[in-house]
Amino acid sequence: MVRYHKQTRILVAIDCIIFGFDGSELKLLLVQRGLEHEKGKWSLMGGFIQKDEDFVEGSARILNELTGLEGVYMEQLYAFGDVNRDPIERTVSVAYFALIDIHKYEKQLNEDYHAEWFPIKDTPKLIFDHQQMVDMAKEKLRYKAAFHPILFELLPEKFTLPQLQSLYEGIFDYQFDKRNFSRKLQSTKLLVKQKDKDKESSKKGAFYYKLDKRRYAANFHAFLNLIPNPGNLK
Amino acid sequence: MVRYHKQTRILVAIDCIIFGFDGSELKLLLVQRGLEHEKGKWSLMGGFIQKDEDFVEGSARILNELTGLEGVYMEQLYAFGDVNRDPIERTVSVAYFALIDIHKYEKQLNEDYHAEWFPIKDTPKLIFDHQQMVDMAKEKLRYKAAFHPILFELLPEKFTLPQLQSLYEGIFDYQFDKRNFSRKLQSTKLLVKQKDKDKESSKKGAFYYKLDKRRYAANFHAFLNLIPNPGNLK
DNA sequence: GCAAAAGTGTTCCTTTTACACCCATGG
DNA sequence: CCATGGGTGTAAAAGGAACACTTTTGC
Repeated sequence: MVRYHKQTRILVAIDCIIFGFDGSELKLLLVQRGLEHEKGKWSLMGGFIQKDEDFVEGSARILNELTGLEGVYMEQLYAFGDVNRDPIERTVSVAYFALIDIHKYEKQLNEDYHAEWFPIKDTPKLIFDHQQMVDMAKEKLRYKAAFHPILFELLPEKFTLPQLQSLYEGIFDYQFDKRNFSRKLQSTKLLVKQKDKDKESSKKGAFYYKLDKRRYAANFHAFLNLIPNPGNLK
Repeated sequence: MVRYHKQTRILVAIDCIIFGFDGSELKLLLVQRGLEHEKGKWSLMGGFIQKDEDFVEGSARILNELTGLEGVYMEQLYAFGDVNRDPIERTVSVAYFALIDIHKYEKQLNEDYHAEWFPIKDTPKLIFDHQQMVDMAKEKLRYKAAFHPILFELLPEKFTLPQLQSLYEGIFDYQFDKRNFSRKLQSTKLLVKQKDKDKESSKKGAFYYKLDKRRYAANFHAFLNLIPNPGNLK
């Protein structure tokens, strides 16, 4: 087989930044590293890309190993290539972020993987450049969520407006006016009001909504103004 | 030295999508491939990442080899990892896009590299997945240019409003109203009107403008509404 | 003096914001 | 009956879009 000569071949890893929302705050799924070096330290879920595996397959495999989930929203974040980012051996990492409905992740894989959800604002020290990856993922999530209806990926099938609003508020770290928020989200026509209410979090109860799946698919890339004063973003 | 065992090491390349603007249309810089396979076919400028080189150094090196330029705007676009994207040997490619003032690129390196500018709407067939890279870069450029003052990187130090407008019109493939365009761009406060005019392209002449560099640096990440109807973007 | 491109103002409409009260219910 | 959180409307302001005429000057 013909090959390129005299070129350096490098390990290529995939690391996954896995976000979840528990109904009140944004969380990050971390694992305790099993590999020899830095064993026991907290890290993102990752692994080396295999011989016959592309990035989509690789990231899905890694997510599935940890959570058992399939068909989850994943998006490439960035490729990290600093020469010494892994002190053992040079490794390029392609980072993906995933948004999952935290309630679908019920498996007790903690035993196998020592995985744990951490509030995004209170995460342990991470190995290598993983904190940088998390920071970049948070920023990208904010940016994207400001204009695209992406955060629904974090919610269960049925959700209430107050839940949706606390999700946005958690991510943008800002309190929105509930009248304006409701009007804005309703105007996307993505929400279908249900007949039943969530009575968990209040006496009056809040109506459930579902996504209009057709419209959602059509508008996923559409450009909506979902938060006030987007001019303050970067 | 400790290493990870039994893992696949892969070639990692960097490919550069180099955009330029000649005053009337957007162009792409391509080279004729020098490597054995597909020799003579048009391709993006690229190369393998070196042993002690990170992505920033690598992309700058590659751009510099082709154009002689330094200090150019470059941004990581995406990492491409399909197993068979390079038929010779599996190669992961990290694509960067660059925006350059076409007039600064005066070197006749065509002899060395067989490089040539092509109108973005009329490019030759490219090797591997390079067309996909170009398409993605165009889309990202559009998206970014709609909200961030990024296109100035394509212009010379002094430019006129009509030039700026044709740049935007070329990229968005749409005619803007010059009154609204002028007002919108002026309202960014990024432009400093000069006393002299460009008399090349009209009898009356159009005033030159320069960037307010302080404000530009401060607003580079700021969020501006630079084009009409951004809701049509994706 | 005319053709060609530059430059500039106003009006209308849509969108965004700020803001406060009533409703339903469980205890 | 009252405390708690859910739900809704309006008015004022700002921003965006549509639109046409005057200016300059080289030929």
